Amino acid sequence: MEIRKIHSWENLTLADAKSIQNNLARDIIVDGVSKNVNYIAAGDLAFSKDSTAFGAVVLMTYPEFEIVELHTGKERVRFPYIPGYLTFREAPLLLSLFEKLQIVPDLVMVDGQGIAHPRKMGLGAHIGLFLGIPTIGVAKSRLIGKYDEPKIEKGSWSWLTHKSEKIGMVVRTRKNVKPLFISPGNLIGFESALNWTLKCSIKYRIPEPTKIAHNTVTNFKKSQI
DNA sequence: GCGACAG
DNA sequence: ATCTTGTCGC
Repeated sequence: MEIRKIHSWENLTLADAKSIQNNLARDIIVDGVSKNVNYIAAGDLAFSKDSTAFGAVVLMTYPEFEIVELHTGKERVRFPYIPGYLTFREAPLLLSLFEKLQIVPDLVMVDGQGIAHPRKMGLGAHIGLFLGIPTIGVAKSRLIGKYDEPKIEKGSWSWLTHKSEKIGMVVRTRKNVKPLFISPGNLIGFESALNWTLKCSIKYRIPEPTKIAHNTVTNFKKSQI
């Protein structure tokens, strides 16, 4: 699929990165319902001590969740992990893998925050701008925001707010497991982001596409060492 | 100044 | 994220 190269990833200082996030935040569209979803994609990365980043992107059918495409790749780590700047560490490799997709997905799930970010530009939102299709940020823990613990039943959720503004949802995808932190990335609304996350949460706490991408990159990393 | 802090 | 075995609970 085509990737919009909105800006360069080369030689960026933290100040450059922050400036990019502030500028791009204005282009994010938090709206859309995502009907007629036939293909869902997701990606994930793994790292090794020698500063190598491994990545995997998977494309599955909905609602069967059959794997149609699987792409893996690796590169040298180019940016450290700094809370709030995860994009600059993970997006380059992820985008190069999404670019290999022959089929354009109708929905993309990203491992990280969407707009639930200090500058409303988490990894999910940032990648959503480069892909130009509905993207959801699915994080396993909180970056910013306050919330009430959702009830233990599957499907129960509560709002994630920051400065009295709704920035995402805290969702229990299975009974008695730690909740997930969902927020719109780009071109999708809160309700749709929540609904699709639950529709994709079948066997595990993590949505099917993301889980498959995670397993794939874990195995790929093992095979490369 | 102090604590928090996606992966 | 990574390292790392067994083990407690639904």
